[in-house]
Amino acid sequence: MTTTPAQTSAPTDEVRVRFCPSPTGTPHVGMVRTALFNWAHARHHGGKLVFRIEDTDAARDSEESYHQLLDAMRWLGIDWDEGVEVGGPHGPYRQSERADIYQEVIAKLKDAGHIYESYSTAEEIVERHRAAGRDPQLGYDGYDRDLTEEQKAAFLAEGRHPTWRLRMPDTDLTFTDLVRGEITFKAGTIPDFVVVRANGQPLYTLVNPVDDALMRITHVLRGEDILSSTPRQIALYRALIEIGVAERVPEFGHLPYVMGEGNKKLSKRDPESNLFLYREQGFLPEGMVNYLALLGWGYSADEDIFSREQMVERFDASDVNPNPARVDIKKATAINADHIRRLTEADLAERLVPYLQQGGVLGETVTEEQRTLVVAATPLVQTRMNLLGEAPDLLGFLFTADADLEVQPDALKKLGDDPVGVLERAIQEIDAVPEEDFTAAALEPALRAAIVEDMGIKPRLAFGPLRSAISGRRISPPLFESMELLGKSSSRARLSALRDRLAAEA
RNA sequence: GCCCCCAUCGUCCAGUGGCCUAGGACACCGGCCUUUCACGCCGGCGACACGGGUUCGAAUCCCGUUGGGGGUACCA
Repeated sequence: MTTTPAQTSAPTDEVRVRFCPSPTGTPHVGMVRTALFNWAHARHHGGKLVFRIEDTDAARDSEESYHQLLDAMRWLGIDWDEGVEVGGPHGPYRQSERADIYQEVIAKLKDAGHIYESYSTAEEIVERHRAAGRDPQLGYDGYDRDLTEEQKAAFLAEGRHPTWRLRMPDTDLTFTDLVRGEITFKAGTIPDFVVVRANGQPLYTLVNPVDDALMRITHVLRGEDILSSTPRQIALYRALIEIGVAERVPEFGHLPYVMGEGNKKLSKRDPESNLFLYREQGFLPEGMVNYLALLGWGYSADEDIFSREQMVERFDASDVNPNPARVDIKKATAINADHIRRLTEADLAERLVPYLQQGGVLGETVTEEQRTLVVAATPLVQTRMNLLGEAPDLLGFLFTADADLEVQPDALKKLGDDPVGVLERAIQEIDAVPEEDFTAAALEPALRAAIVEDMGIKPRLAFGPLRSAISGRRISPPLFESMELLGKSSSRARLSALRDRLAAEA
């Protein structure tokens, strides 16, 4: 095992970004937004996206969560060039499989004196601050920096096991954040921090930069929550460069928080944070990507709707807005609706099928006839849907047997003075239309002439009863088209059923 | 406590010293279209947190205040 493998030294101008989640819980929107921005940045610059899994916390990590992560990435079309599942020159890409690499780096860091053993307990540190009249909330005080061999031996004899801390430089630490500009942390405000536990295991603080260095990452785009650990990482990078593990300090870009209601960071508890809930409701991956992109970024001054490709064309991390963004389900839904309208009818029909199945409108196996009906019905609902999950409710009546159609109570109200007469007349008109000519184009003028013009009933009241009879709803897809799809006998049966029912009730 | 980040309509995004009487989107309110509901179209409401500077000129630069948020672990 070597820490400087192959050194397939990439061209220095190649952009290499990474997405490195911990597999805990269900993918949430903030995390996915980070993945998306990294991906878009890489694609825009013709670079590479590395997908690494930070599964060093056996207690919280799960294989199920790992698979959900893969599912999420694939659903959204965020592909990666190196990493889990696809491999690459800097593997393995799961931290749980990289223990030997870390031990080797740790050994080098020790040899070079960048990290030193620390025996102080938290209580002792606080005690020393108190004794010296300093703020006890100050962090580690550097007490063990220059322990003599005798002192170390004495601690060891006491049975203490040291942690290892990085020697922080006594200078200001400045870096230029891609989204925030220049940021400086004053010298002396960041204590030497622990990189190796007393049991010899490395911590995230070490492992994350080490992997980024080894994987030759050039741009680190991550959540704002780790902005304040950046100076620590820069100090570590400098040490890694000195021992030949890293080539450079990458550029950093800290993405704004994704907030929930109020001023709280979207938590995993919040339902709107769960990516898969959006999918279940019928968000298109295109709509989701579009909306997610708007959380901190804008495609242009006056366009909000764009494709993945359009995003790639323009995205650059330096254009990201630094303020936190709140999720707005209504806007997300509206954007999704736009994407639904942009789909071809055939594509939309195809995507509707699983939702119709999920809604119980279609069974597990879909017949050719049903599929044809879905395709034919799609144009009737394309501008009436915001979410694919609305399909069962909108189209259910077309797949229901006439006898099973339930007319909703709502659809029985406000039918005018003479709904029975209207239905009766409609049936007569329908009977006069030949089977092969049972089309919306033929039905509409015939029914309009008979009921609106001849009977003198306003269109609204003329067609209301028919709508209720045909769809069972007060609100439905266009009436005549629906009748055409249902066919003559089915339409007639439904019209008769409601006529009979209303006549009986009168 | 100390350190760091953020601050334009209710929300998201645009704006990087004059093109801003601040633009677009969602939401909301009117209207048109119309067989319902949508779509579409037209119109309306609505913001530069506050105070000082710098400048001929500031939403844009600087300082401060206030208000949010994060960090300060042998978590990630």
